[in-house]
Amino acid sequence: MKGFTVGEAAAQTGWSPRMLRYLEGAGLVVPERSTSGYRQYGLLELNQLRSLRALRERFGAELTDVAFAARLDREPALRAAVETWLAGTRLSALDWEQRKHERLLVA
Amino acid sequence: MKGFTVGEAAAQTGWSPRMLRYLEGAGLVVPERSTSGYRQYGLLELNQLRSLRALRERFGAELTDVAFAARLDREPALRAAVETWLAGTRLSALDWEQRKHERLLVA
DNA sequence: AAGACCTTGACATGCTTGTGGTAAGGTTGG
DNA sequence: CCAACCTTACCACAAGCATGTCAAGGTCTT
Repeated sequence: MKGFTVGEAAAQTGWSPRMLRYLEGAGLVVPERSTSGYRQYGLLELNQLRSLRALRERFGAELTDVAFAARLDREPALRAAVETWLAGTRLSALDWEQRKHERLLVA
Repeated sequence: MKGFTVGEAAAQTGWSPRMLRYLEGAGLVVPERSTSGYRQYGLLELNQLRSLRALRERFGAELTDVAFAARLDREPALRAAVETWLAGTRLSALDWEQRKHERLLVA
């Protein structure tokens, strides 16, 4: 039996076994499986679990947010669409006088 | 009265006035205000509203996801933390044999 | 001055997320 | 072979999200 079982991985990362299964379902941390179906967490997965934990505790990131970040990394079309929206956000930071020519945006 | 009122902006973007107020509260699209307190949507904001709509319809992005993308854009520390997690995701795509040296990740 | 619009605030609601249990059954290691 | 673990599949439930609607009052245009 290579790797750590779900209980061992849980003990080492501060998650509950229940949540580790949930995270797998959400596609966030997906371990290999043994022939008999046991989850096998490797050092890589333990690392992912710890950094995921840090993201929630230190930045208040929800799991869906992190999943979305992964999509941004893998789907160029999605990244492009978000980039378009962000352009507007950045311009909004400018004051009204500086935006006199926003008409250009509609073209 | 410069700009469009909330009702006009709603009519032009397919959102309800209620949602436009909600989006402002969520910090996603924040219009200027007239002296008497009316929201004033400019062409820039209409554009943001339309691209936000596209993000939901074409990519199934939730509002919280988009808000998170904005944070990623503005908070370098958050971006770095996500980047760390993503590194694990990318490695997971490799097969087990290729990961023999994952031990390095713990150092 | 009136009608149509706007403001905030509250209440309601259906859906999703995150989390815990519990039950019935398979695997493993001493 | 037995205890301690694992598997899936459910039920439950608090909290949050996305919306709608309604009320009491202010503003704008004609």
